[in-house]
Parts: sequence; structure tokens; C-alpha cells
Amino acid sequence: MSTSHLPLNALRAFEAAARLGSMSAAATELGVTHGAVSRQIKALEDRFGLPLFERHPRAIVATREGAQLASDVAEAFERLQIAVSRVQPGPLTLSCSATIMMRWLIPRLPKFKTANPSSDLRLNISFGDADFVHDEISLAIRTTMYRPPPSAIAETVIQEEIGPVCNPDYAARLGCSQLDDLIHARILVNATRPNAWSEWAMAAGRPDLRLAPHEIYGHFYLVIQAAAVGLGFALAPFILVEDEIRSGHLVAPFGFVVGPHNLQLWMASHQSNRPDLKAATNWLRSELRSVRANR
Amino acid sequence: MSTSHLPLNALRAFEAAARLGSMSAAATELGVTHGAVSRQIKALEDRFGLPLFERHPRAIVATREGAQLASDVAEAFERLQIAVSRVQPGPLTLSCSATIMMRWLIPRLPKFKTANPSSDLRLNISFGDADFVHDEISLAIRTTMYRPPPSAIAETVIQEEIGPVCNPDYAARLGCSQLDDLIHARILVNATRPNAWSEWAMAAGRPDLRLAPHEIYGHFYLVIQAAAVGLGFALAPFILVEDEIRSGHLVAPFGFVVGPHNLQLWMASHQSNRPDLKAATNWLRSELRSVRANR
DNA sequence: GTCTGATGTGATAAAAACTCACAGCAGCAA
DNA sequence: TTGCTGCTGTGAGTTTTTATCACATCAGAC
Repeated sequence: MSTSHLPLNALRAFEAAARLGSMSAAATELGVTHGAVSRQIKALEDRFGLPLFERHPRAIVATREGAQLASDVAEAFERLQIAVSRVQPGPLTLSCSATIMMRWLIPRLPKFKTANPSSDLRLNISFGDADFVHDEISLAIRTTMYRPPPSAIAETVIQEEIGPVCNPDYAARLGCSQLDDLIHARILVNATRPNAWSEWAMAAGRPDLRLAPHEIYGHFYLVIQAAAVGLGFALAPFILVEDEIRSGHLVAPFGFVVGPHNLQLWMASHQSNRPDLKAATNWLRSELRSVRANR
Repeated sequence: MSTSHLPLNALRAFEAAARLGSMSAAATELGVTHGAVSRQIKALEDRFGLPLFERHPRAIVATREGAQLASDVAEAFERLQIAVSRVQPGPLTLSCSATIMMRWLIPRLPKFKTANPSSDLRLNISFGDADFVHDEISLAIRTTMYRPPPSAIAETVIQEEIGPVCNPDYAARLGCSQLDDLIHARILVNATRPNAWSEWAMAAGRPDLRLAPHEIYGHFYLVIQAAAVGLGFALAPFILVEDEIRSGHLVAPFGFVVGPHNLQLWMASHQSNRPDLKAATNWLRSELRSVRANR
């Protein structure tokens, strides 16, 4: 089968189904009905004369050949997309966690827009692994808790500084003269960083300090919000509470210490020639470097 | 533009047109009319909002963006094709020059078929550069006059042995007691190896021997045929005249010497797991190694 | 000046892809 | 068991895309 007669659309439908593990999901992604995807995949299987999926009542599982094909085809489509995006660069897409987005990036966007008036910007909320090609991400802020994917170039920008923060009245009520006072405090925890408190205790030179969690929240900004209204202590990176501390809504009676993680910028390597990406990288790098607790 | 909405068919038409430098040629390759290709490319240009080709009355020339896109897209399609051919291996395709094909490979095919009865074989005539992916070539015989493409793994099999050959009556008439007798002979030349005679003179230890060509032929087998009917001396690799020398239709009064080129096998790297390719490679390697002049 | 070999395009035909609606399947819960 | 759910498969019919055909246009070649 020569290049001239590759069943391109069928391969795309197949790749999506294999990646998502579902024809219906692939159909949604492609903006068609599940029947269309089913037919395309059937046609592909007929053409190859072998099954690409095992059908189970609630799921499809790629066969050995199907999995191999899907992986190879996915890489080829990824390259195609990169090729096209070079000709048609989309908006500059910044990705970071919901919390950094809400508490740090969005408040600074007007400044960014002023500094980069011609930038066509789009925001993407995600944390951890990022698919730079599929999600068309240009630039991401991540911690070294995660490794950059092969399609991205990582650059460490700053060490994360972490510390316990709470409502000023709560701090006054509790009395915060020494770290051990925290034992009597309500400890608020973020589910995505379950070890944060013990990491902090280690960094603060008190690895013996065992603090039992009172509440666990799914998002960092919920933890911070809870702390701000006096429900206890959140353990927060300075970058996420900088504004509240300046405004007096939060206090950090024990200051901040350098934690075990670094903040990185991940740049889409296939977009590294975009001038707007370079500008945005420079701007973010410099803004992030100015985030330092007054410890 | 996300992967889900890449204009795959238009990109394929565009890639073919860019590669062939002509929409009509692309249309032929794709098995459609030139109008279809013209429309696809137009649609692509409209979509990107920029011209991909400069139109000239007799030719199209890719713009800077077009050339970049074509090259990237070509690589992606090449990967797609490799991915598909892994699932659907086509026939085992052997490529060599017309002369090796006619005079060496085809006479030995019955032997090959006996040794590899299950092989589905296809022959491809070409020399010099080979596009292993597009032409679906599995294995090629080439000389070191050419470099293997990145998609192929080269293995040197044997040193080419070259020598002047002619019709036995012609040799008798001329009298061939020493190399200088060639000065009075009619020298036949193959256009694809214009330096062969001087390379041979060098290899034979007589770099001073200048032999003026009398006739130039476009194909090696024409040169050999001309020599066989008594029109003069051909300078031939032993592998191409082995059978004629055995049968007495040609003689090599000055024997053969190791020439400047090696014979190589080029294997399609993306097919290296095919068992039939391994078998064919082994068979060809061993048959080629048995080609040695009795010098 | 005409011919030639290429591409562009309007109208129309063919093919491909898609939708819809329903069927079938097996896990799950009552 | 029985019905419910979430998925995939498929016949019939429709929509959309793509291709063809026939002709137009262009500028260099002869």
C-alpha cells in the first residue's frame, strides 16, 4: 500500500479510538457520531484483514497489532500537526495548574498584555503531564514533581518557597511563637500534594514534627481559601499567597523555607522559533524570579 | 488546528505536488485528475491564508512556507506508511540496476524460489539513490558509488572485480598479449560509469594507459552485448559477465582486478524484522560472495 | 502566430462519509 | 430473574466531499 492510497481518515479515527480506548470518545473528539468511527475502523480492519481491537461489552482493547499501529500512527500524526502548526501558528498557549492560573497568572495578565501587546494568548489549565502537541501548548509552568515530556524543553526558574499560612485572627488566637504551636492548629491538606507538610517540616529543620491533617481538599485554591477564612493552616508555596500576604488576608507566622521542588518553565520544542513564545518565556521567567518571600 | 481536523487528503495532494513539482504529476500518482489536485491545494491555501506555490506557466515552485511544509509533511507521511506496512507487509521487493537484474538476478531466481518457496517477491529496477519507503523497497544491490539513504542499512558484501571483455574471435584477431594491445582496440563505454576505464587502468597498475572511447552506450547490458558480438572491448564487472565467460561467448584476456567500488546490500531498516527479508538477505549475500573471478 | 503543456474553474456526477434509528451484548443492581 | 445502562454494530437514507469533464487561461516554445 503506497503513500498515495493510505486510508488517512480511517487511520485518524482508529488512532483516536485507540488513544481514548473508546469509539464513542473518539467520535466526540472528531465531532462525528460513534457510528462513523465504527465504520471507519471496520473498513480499516477489512482492508488489513486482521482485527485491530478486541470488542468487549463496555470497552475496546487494541490487539497487539492494533496497539503497535496506533502508537506508530500517533507519532506520524503528531508530526503532521507540528508541520501544519509551523505554517499556521495558533495562539500562544500557556498551561499551568488551576491554582497558579487563578492566583498568580491571571492577576498579572494585564501587565503581560501591556508588555506583549501583539500576543494572541490562550490559557490551558492542567498540571502534571502535558501533551504539548495535542493540546497545542506553547509554554507551561510546572514543578519538578513532574518530568517534562520529550516534546518540551525544561528550564528551572526558581526554587519553590513554602510555609504555613493562615488567617491573621486565627494566628493571634492560636499564638504562634514557635513551630510546636502548630500541633494545636487545624492542618489543611491539598490532595495533590499529600506529603507537603512533612516535606516542609524536613525543610524547616524539624523532621520530627508530625502534623495530622484535619481536612483534605481537592484543589490548592480551596485549601488557601479555607485558611483565609480561618479554618486552619494551609501549607502554601509563597507564589500562591503572595498577594494575600501583602494585603493582610493571610499571614505566615513561621515564614517560608526553600522546599524540595523547583519551579520550571516547559517550552514546546517544536515552537521554539516563535518570537511570541520567546517574549512570553522571557516575561514569565523574569516575573517568576521576582517571586521571593521576605524570609 | 488540532489533529482532529487536519486536512489529511489535501496535505497528501500538496505533498505529492511539491515533491513532483507538478500538480499534473501528483494527480497521476494519486490516480485522479489534475483538477482534483488543483482544488485540494487551493483549499489548503485558503485555509492557511497564504500561497504554498508560486504559479508559473509551465511549472509550480513551492514558496518558502510551502517548501518547509512539504518537507515536514513528507516525513510524517513516510512514517505513516511505515506504520501501515508493519501491519501489512507487502511483497518482498528487491531493487537493482537493470543490468544486474537481467544478467545476474533473474537467471538465479529459480534457485532463490527453491530456497525460499514462501517468499512473495517483487522486482524493482533502479540504480543510484533509492526511496525505500515510497517505492516499498526491501532490499537493494548497489555499489559504493552511491550512499545509502537514511532509511536503509548498508552492508558491504564483496569487492567488485573489473576487467576488459570481448568476443573471443575479436580477441584472437587483435592479439592480446599485453595491456598495450588495447590501444588498438575499439573501446566501448557505459555512460553511467564514464570513468570505468581509467579506474581500471589505475587498478591494473597502468595509470598511464589512456584509452579513447569509440562508442558510448546508455546501459551496461548494451555495452556487454556490443562486446559479445565483436564490436570491441567492454569494461565489465565480473558479476555481469560471469555466465558469458563460462559459456565462451566472452573472454577476458587480461583477467580481472579488484576495482575501486564495493558491492553492497541495502536493507530497509523499517523492515528489518521481516523473516523473509532476513532469508533473502542471507541468500543474496551468500550468492554474491560466491562471485569471484578466477584471476 | 500558433502550438504546447501546464494550471484554474463552473457545472455536474460519483463516491465517501455521516446520521439516524434501532439491534445486540454483557455487566450491574434491584 | 428482569430491567437498566453504556457501549458497539449495522441497514437505509442523506449530506458532504471529492472528483470529473470540458473549457478557459496563460506564457514560453517552435
